[in-house]
This record gives sequence, structure tokens and C-alpha cells, in this order.
Amino acid sequence: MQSIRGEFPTPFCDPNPAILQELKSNFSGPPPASMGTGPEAYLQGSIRMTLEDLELWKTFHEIGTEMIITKPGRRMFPHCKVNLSGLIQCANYILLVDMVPEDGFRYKWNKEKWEVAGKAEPQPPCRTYLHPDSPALGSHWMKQSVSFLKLKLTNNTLDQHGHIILHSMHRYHPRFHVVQADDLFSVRWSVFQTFTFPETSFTAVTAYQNTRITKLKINHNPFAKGFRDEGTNKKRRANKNPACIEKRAKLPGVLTEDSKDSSSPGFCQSSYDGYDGEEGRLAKRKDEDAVKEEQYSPWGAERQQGVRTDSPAGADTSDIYNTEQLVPAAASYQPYRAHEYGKSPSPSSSVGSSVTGSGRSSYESRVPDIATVADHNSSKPGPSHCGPQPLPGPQDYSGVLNMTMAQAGKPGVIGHHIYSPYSTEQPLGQWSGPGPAQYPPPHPLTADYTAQAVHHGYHHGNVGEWSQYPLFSYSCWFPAQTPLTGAALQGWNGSYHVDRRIPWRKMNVPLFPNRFPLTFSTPQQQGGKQE
DNA sequence: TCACCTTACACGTTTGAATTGC
DNA sequence: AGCAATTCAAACGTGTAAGGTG
Repeated sequence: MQSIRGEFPTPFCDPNPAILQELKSNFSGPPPASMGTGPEAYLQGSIRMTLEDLELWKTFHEIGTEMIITKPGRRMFPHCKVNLSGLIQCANYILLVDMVPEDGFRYKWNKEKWEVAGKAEPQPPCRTYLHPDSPALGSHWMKQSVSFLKLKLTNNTLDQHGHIILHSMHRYHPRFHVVQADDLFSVRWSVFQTFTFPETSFTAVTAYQNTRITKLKINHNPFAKGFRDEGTNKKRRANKNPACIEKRAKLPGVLTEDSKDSSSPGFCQSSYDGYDGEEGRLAKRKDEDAVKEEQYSPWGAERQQGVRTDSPAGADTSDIYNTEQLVPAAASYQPYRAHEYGKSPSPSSSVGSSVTGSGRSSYESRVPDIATVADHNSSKPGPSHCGPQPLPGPQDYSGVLNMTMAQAGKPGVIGHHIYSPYSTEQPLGQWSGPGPAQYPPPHPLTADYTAQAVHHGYHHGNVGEWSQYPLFSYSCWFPAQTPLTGAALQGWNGSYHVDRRIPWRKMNVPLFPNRFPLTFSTPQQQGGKQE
């Protein structure tokens, strides 16, 4: 890798084909046996990420998680909260989250279940949420759970607050990126690893469709306490009289659910009486829900097959996922889609085949996504006071392979632009072709493509497919007090978002140097451009 | 007509400045 | 003067309901 590093400042834009070939021969085959054996297989630090509130996520996931998106931005609930381990105590890390479409479809809620309603809309500008603590030492990230509470979702494609832009009635899942970097600029050549959790997939909606989700949210989200039946909200309670239900019955898809719940005496009373503080009982209630799910679940039986066959009874699902570092989500997503494919406008049996846990999807999921390989021997500012930095393990190179291979076959990818919502520079990096519309033309949606996307398939054979799933967006928002190098500020356009308490600013971050125009200076070139 | 979106609203939670006590 | 604990009001987060839009 040293040779690649030596090609700085554009080490990854024009990789040496010989190196590529070598990497390919070394890493493109089936994963080494050690890769699947556990976190120790990852020399880079055996980074492990576990999802907090897993049971809660599962409860939502089993019903079909929905996340409200609004113009001003809406928080997620449950919100993303993870635990990290295996980080180097005294090395700096940056944590990011982005949202990845689960597939190429738009959905609609019809008769108690989600149905494919057509092709997905063109992707909105992709955003990455940077954890406000970034960068911070590994010890900081590991000493307590890392919450992405403030992450907000919006459907406003012109959003200028840095919220993650999603389309309503589309399915997404968050991806967590751990980047060893001392600052945002260092991200460019830093090792990163990506984690996803099947349980966190959700459908973005502007209004809840599944009333069971609504109830779950109300009963778990402290901000929604006012809507709990045992609350003091006279208005709400007044609305939940039979007359009210009768009135609501005129609304499609409402009465049916309510009626089901009201089958237990008085939905007008509380279906969750005494919920408060019953986290300990969640699992029990979940079991009950799971039983009911056979009847009510919008995902149907296939989903359960997927999730639960992946998660043997009694096993810690979270741990299973995370021992692989990049949590394989495909098997869990797919059943749900397979369920829908029966009615899908573009069904394909190939999807189903990938569901069955082919070695390929599993392998791809395990491959850590790595932008570049950190050169810990370089002059890159680092925690030298903490002693020598461990060199990335061989798995890291496979990550490099992911990227370099993708690029090697797609010379056009190099000319990517950095997205900025403040500019008209709309030919975003992830959009391969010129398009007359604000957003690039829809991607040709094929079942095969969908499957690959779920597997983080950066090996796509054409630019369009590959670019459909940018690993990161091209602009990041971060607290104004985040330490930056002068070089990093070159991409900052000076816009701020003041969030009452925390000033934020936006900066374009070339997290994938081989996918961006190299407008950033090298460390050697860094001038004194300071804020 | 329908599906979806937007907005105002009421209520509970969170936050941080102001106040109080030591 | 300095610090910690408490109070309180404003801002924020939430789902609901009604109306709007295409």
C-alpha cells in the first residue's frame, strides 16, 4: 500500500493496474476462513459495533418500522445508538451515518401491508450525518454508547439544515461509518469500516401508515407521552371514543387496525396501560407481538424466516451481526422484499436466490468498506504520543480493492463533483449521467441491482449502478467547534446552521478521494487557510 | 376520488439561564 | 466569590386532525 500512498496527491484516482491486479488476486476470492470467525479476524482493530435498544428496534422491525420525515426535519425513533469496541484508545475516530435505499421501489400502504407502488424516485441529495463529537479518541467512543439522537430526516430536497434527505414511501437503512482520522480532512486517506443493522431499516413516511407503529412510538417515545391513553390529555381521550373511531373508520386503513386492537376490550382505553417504565417487559410483549405478527405483519412470514433464520433462537442477534463488523443485512431485508416481489412490477427470482444466504452476499457484507488505507508511517498528524499505530490488516486491502476495482472499471467516476446544496452544482458525484431534471434520471431498476445494492455492492459493472449508493454524501454538517485543518476548510463554503445551542457548519468532505475531484490540497500543500 | 403531504395544535420533555443556599 | 442544587420558562419533539394538493 505504501506504493499507492506514494502516488499522493492522487493516489486513488489512477491506481496502478498491477497493484490492482495483485489486490484482486489476493482479496477478490472467497473470504479467508478467518474472516468469518469473529472480530479477531480484523487486524485493523477488531472494531465491533453493537446496536443499543436492539429489542426495541426488533419490535419495530417486526411490524415494519416507519420514520416520519417532515420539512423542518424529524428525529428518528428509535434513534440510532451504538456501542463501539475494539477501537484504538488513543486514536481519533470520526463517526458518520448515512441512509441507503434498501431497494429501487416506492411503496404504498395498502390493506395492512406495504406494497410496491412503482419505481423509486430519483435519489435526493445524499447527506451524511457526522456525529458531533467527531473526531474523538477511541476511548471516548468506547466509554459510553454513541447516540445519533440529533440526526434528523427530512423530505425537503432543498433543506439547508444538513438533515438527511429522504423520499417518503421509500425504504432505507442507516449505515454507520467508523473512520480513523484526526480530522475531517484526514478522512480522505483513512481506514473506515461500515456497519449496518437489519433491524434499523425503515420506511420513510410523512404520516404513519401502520397504526401499530404509531402505538409503539407513542408508548416508547417520551416525547409522545401526551398521546398515551393513560395520560391526561383530555382532547386525545375524547377523540378516542367510539364515535371518534367511527369517524376515523372513514379513513382507509385506520379502522381495521383499531378494530383489531379494540377487540381487546376498549381500544378507547389503553392498550398499553402501565407501560411506563416497563422496558423489562418489552421482550415479553415482543413475543406477544411476534405471535400476532403472523397475522398482522406487513412483511409476512418470509421476513421472519429471514431475520430469525439468521438469528438462531437464543443467540444474540446483535452479536452475530457485529462479529462480522459489517453487519450483513441482506438476508433480513430480502425476505420482506421477496414477499413484495410477488406483486412487484419487476419481480425477479434472482433476488430470492440471493436471500438464501449465498456466499457472495455474505462475503460482500463482511468486507469492510475502506476508502484508503491509512499510512500510519506518514507525516499525517496522528496520535503519535500513544505509540505506534497498528497497521491495517489484510482485510483492509480488500476494502481498497472494493474501491479501486469499482473505479478501475469506471473511469468516468473520477470526475465527480462535490455536492453542495448551496450551489447549482447538481451533477452530483453519485449521478453518473447528465440529466435534465434536478436529479439524475432514475436508475434502471433490476432485481439483480437491488440485491447488489443491499449487499453494498460496490462491484457494480457500470457507473450508474455503482454510483447509486454513494458511501458518503458530499457535504457534511458538523459542530462549528470541530477542529479542522486548513485544508479541510477549503471545502467549506462558510454557511452555518445554528441549532439554537450548537452552531453547525457545512463542509464538503471528499471521503472518497477516488470519487471526487481532487480539489483538496495535500497535507504538504496545506497552506494557512484557516477559518 | 384518492393517496399523500402540509400545517396548526396540544401536550410532555429537554434545556439552560436565573435564582437560591451553602 | 465560588460552587452546587433547585426552579422555571422557553424551545423542542411528538402524534393528531384537518385541510390542501395533484
